[in-house]
Amino acid sequence: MATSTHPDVMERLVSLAKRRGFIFQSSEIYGGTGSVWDYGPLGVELKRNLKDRWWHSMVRARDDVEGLDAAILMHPRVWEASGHVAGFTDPLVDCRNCKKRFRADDQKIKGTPGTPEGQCPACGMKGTLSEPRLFNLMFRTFMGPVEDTAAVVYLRPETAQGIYVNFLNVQQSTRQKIPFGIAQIGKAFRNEITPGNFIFRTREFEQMEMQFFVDPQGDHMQWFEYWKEERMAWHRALGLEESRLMFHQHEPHELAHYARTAFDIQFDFGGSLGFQEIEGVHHRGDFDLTQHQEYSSKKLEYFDQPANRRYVPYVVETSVGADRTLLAVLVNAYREEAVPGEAEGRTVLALDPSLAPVKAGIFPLVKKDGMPEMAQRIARDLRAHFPVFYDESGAIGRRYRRQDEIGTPFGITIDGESTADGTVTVRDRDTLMQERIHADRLVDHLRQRLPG
RNA sequence: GCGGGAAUAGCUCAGUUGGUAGAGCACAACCUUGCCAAGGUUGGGGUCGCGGGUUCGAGUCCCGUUUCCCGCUCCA
Repeated sequence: MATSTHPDVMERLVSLAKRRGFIFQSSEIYGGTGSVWDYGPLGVELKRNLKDRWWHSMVRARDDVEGLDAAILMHPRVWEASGHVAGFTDPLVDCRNCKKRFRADDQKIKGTPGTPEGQCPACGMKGTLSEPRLFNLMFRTFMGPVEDTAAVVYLRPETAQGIYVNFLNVQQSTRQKIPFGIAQIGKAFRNEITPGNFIFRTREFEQMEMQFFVDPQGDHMQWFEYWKEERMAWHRALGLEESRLMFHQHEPHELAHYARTAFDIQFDFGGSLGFQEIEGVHHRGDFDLTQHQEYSSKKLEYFDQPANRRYVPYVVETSVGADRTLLAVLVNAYREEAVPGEAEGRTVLALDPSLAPVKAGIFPLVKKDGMPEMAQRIARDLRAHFPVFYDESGAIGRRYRRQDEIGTPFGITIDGESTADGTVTVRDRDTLMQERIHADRLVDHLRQRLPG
């Protein structure tokens, strides 16, 4: 079976996502709103399955990581401590000629920006500098019903800070000992300057983050390596092709203010996007906890009883974009295949079965002779165990293809033989092969083939 | 945010020098066939992104605006 990769996979994917109810543009009837997307009936299932996989592997399947769900709104001082307020509120000027951007108070700027005298320190042109503008990448709002600048709060630009400020709460309530981690899944908001590429860069997005607290005098670099490999393995287990995944180490000048060492896990989205970050594994040292100690005047130290030593732990962070990973999963799964003997091929999402929004399509071969009744009974029984979809409309081939397109791994067909002896056929999405089994064995049969 | 391009049905697109909207596919119902999307009949759906303007008349011309795409910039 020939597989073709189109250069405009992303475009086709956007179309498929909308047509079949995975992802819609936000507020579309009002002309759409920039870089915000809504997950439709299938999209919400896919995303939930993805988040469940992460939560299971990071929290439930281990005893050294605890879960948390911190609020989006936090005390504004949190963002002063984290460095976001300062970094996000410097007035900046642009040069219209060389396109460079500078801090408005940059000593090298001569003349006043926004006037003919303003001179670009990079290209030397006069009169090309814009007026100073605030590039505030945090969303700002007000706590309380009255707009009052004294009550400014921010929508969190990352979920990590909710973990840091709860570090001791979690540690003490769970009696965890270092090393241990805290994980959470939640929305974050950034006024990105250039959003785009579908759900790759959006202004409202969802992160799956884990902060692992380690001994600064101990094996923190080994833990960093451990989580690097662990996280890469997780992406591979989603079915993302090995050749499309790679590590990218941040150069010193790329490092964020908090980071000591940082690796991205990148996925090859193809087309003009190419390899892009879907997860960051960062060694944040003790930057964040130390900052919060300073700004809150509260000790955020851990007491190591056996060693009789008190310290602010180092942090190894794994931070994965739920939406980006979902996009990677879709791009990775999207295939247009030629089918022997057919002019038109088929479109199939070769999703990992554990991620598929619908696990099985249930089809009566024809709409008569008791087949719909039997098929509906089977659908009802299976629905107690898996999400399934019953469909009796149109030719059987068309119904298979409709399910292929949304990544349903199995098609169960009830034919003339079924009503006679109780057997049905189970068709495999990827191989198109069918096997005949007794309807009573369906739950066990599917369960075996649906890991996770 | 800056430059360039685009916007007509769920999707892909037609729409002539301005004369109050079409096709294919998709979708729904019914009939028929019956194991890999292509039978038949019928039907639903668009104030042509939005707002102004010119005109007797605007999908078509002009201005503004929003969104998307490409490049730059940015990306804690």
